[in-house]
Amino acid sequence: MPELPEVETTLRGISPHIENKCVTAIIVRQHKLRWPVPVKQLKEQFVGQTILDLKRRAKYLLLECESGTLIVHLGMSGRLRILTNAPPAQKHDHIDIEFSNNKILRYTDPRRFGAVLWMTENPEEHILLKNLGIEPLDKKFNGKYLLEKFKNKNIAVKTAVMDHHIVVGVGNIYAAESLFLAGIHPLAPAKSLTLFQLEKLSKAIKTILRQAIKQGGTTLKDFTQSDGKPGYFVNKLNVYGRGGKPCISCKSKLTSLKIGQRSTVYCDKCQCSPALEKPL
DNA sequence: CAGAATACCTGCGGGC
DNA sequence: TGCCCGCAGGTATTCT
Repeated sequence: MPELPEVETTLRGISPHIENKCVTAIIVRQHKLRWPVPVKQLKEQFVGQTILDLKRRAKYLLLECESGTLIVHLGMSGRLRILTNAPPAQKHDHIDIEFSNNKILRYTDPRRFGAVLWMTENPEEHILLKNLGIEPLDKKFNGKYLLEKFKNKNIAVKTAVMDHHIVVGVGNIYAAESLFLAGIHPLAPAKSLTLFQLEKLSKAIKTILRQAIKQGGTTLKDFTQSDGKPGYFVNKLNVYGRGGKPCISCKSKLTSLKIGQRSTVYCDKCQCSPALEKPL
């Protein structure tokens, strides 16, 4: 799935094509996504509207119109593309949104874990958005913030950084990469980490996410940028998907295990256990 | 309450 | 070649 960099890449890719453009039609071929697509409401309230602004909050894309906001989540396998001469819809091309400039925004999602919703009120108040934690690229996201949020958390730090009530947008790939960069063991209990380590971790998360955005995200299977090109950050992955292979830094064999049902790869040598780690 | 397990869905690769 | 299993970028909901 798209994590934050993939969603950001999608936002930047589609914005220039549809900002200030009018929605002329919507075709919903499959309404059973994570939640039912509100087809009737979209036809009545979204069609005919102009996209005034496009935003991202966590991994949600927000297409704001005067009458409301289209909320899109890509789930695990969703993607959005801009098409000019739209080829016939394939099996998993669930939704087409047509614009006044003849461009089509096509939503494709084989696993259907994504969502397309409509919110007439302030989208930040949507039930799915209002309890989300802060944005990782916000300057308020730092070591001090994590120290406060982690103080009673006994769970593995990897699980904790993936908890969107704490910080949004960090999924399985970037959690593993950030912990490697910060030299922190993914199984370390969140509350055991020092301010120094959490400062390092928050910086590592920002660094990794910024790099990934620059590379157009990470393409493993489904994800493509809105123009159909893959994301190139996949070439920069140091640990994710590299279990058993040599650490790029110390050459020792990377360990692979499950943490909270999610596969996790780390280097035993470079990501030391918190009890052993000392500030540099 | 925190934390763990489960659920949603399709497709693919590996092992037999 | 084909079947069965486990696995995949997420996260709300249900359980213990």
